[in-house]
Amino acid sequence: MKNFDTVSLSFCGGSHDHGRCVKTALKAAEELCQSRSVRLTDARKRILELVWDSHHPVGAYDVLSKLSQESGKTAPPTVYRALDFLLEQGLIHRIESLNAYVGCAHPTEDHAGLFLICNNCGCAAEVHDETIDQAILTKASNLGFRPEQRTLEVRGICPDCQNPQ
Amino acid sequence: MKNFDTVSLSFCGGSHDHGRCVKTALKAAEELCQSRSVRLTDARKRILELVWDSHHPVGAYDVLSKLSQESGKTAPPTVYRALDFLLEQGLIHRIESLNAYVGCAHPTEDHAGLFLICNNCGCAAEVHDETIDQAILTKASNLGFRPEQRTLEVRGICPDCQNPQ
DNA sequence: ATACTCTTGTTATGTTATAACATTTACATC
DNA sequence: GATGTAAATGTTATAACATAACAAGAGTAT
Repeated sequence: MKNFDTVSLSFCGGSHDHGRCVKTALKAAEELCQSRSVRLTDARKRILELVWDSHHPVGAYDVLSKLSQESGKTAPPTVYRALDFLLEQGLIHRIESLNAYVGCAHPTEDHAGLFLICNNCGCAAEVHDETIDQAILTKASNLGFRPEQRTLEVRGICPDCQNPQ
Repeated sequence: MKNFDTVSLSFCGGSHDHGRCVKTALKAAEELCQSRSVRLTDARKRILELVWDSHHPVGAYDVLSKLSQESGKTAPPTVYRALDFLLEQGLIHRIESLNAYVGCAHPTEDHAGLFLICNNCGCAAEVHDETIDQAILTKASNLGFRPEQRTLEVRGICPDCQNPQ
């Protein structure tokens, strides 16, 4: 499996260059959409940027209000359509336990991720683990269940909030 | 770890005696509440029954409308308060990916369950697996994350829907 | 230019959940 | 059995999240 350890840097306190982080994600998104012959329109791109604005999951209505501020009155379907598109393309993830959305750092990889979500600062980190994947598949298979998608969200305290500076 | 294999019987097609299933759950709930000195009031008990009415997760407003039918006008907070109480006591689980609630068959045990939810019939089965638990804990711990709660929901096709009679 | 499909705009509404405050109930104590 | 107190419930309103349905515009292939 690929090494996604850099993702652990995305806990809130990690003082990474987030502007660069977003730029990379947008570039990847453009290439990915081009390769799939789907259109990353201005609206979709802007909404992807807004979702990426932090490593905190953002609600659809947060996106909506930012969008309304900068582009005048915007209605919910505009946002939800873009979010649906981005979800379909694997460019963002939905965090079910928060009704919120977060950028995906490796949209071309498999999408059975694990989210570590801090109950203190609200940041979310996506990680992947072959052992977990395998254990879940084995269990399901033993019970005769055929998995299609999955949601794995762990709430707790992130390293930065455990050891504040 | 305890053997929860009987839970796999709760896929929709399993023609178990559901009346008995509910009765057992209610009895367990009463004993548990008594032992904890918390009150399983009529409203809470009735709402627990309504959640247990099937192995399909039920929405808060489903419960609300049934309750309104049998007891006259009922407002959302009545239902949500009872659901919150039942969640706190571990008597039900919330399925995040469905915004719905389902009875817990073993409220005294640990609550890091895995839900197998059928995309075809909508039934949900709760299972437990030590290997999965351990793999998740290990991963989190390696990243310095301290877990508090977790959500693990696998959507797919249940055995009964794969092999219809 | 035409036809076609995809995308976006717009209005309205559906669904899920909570805030805030009034009232009632359970029950321990006097 | 009256009284104080905490827990539970009733009530009204509204917040937060999401989609249906249909009209209009933009992109593209022929």
